[in-house]
Amino acid sequence: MPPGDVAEALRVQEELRSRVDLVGPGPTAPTTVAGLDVAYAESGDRLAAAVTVLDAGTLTVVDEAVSVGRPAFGYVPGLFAFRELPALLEALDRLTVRPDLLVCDGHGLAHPRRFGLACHLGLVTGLPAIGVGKTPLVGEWDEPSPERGAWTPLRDAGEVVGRVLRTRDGVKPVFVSVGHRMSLDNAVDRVLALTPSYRLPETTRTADRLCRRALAAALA
DNA sequence: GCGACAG
DNA sequence: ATCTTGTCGC
Repeated sequence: MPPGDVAEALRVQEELRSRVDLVGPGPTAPTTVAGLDVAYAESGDRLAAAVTVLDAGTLTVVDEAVSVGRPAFGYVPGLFAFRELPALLEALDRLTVRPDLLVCDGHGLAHPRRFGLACHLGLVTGLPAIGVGKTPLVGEWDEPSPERGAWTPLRDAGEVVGRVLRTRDGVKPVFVSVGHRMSLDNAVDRVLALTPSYRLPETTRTADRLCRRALAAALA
């Protein structure tokens, strides 16, 4: 059951944050990696969540699932997870394959209270998880060198909460942070392995296409 | 008080 | 997130 208001949501984050595993190095050679994303109807009252599971070696889709529903919470930066979590969890439940790693569209530790969507999703499922954001939520950083693989630390309130990583030469970097049971070094390695051709991980791209398709089909 | 603010 | 035209480049 989603929080009824902001105060309750904050209490839930405060309660769960301590249970996140920030030690586990996570799988160095995962067999399968899942991508999660959500698409919204322009009216804003309907959404479609999708999960795609890719073979980590070939980056081809081996399983996928969707869930159409309503946002479970208003859009409040920092409480974003409560909005998409129910639909994402339902889609995850519908998978046939249990992925070795979750790649979330949003942040993990790079969050005001160190408990972004990737942490929440990882904790609830018990799976290793990382967050890959397209834009920052918190922190300061220096611009990484223009070549793929270059990165700089993302710092907030005196601590390193993630990395600003260049996944393609000369293209805007992404924000990588740990979600659950993953080290930052491994998270960056996994993201680079998932970005042989584009700025965003293949997992995110396939999930993005799937949730858009599912939403269009649901609205038709 | 003011500006910023994942998707 | 979503709404949007053209444009530059491979």
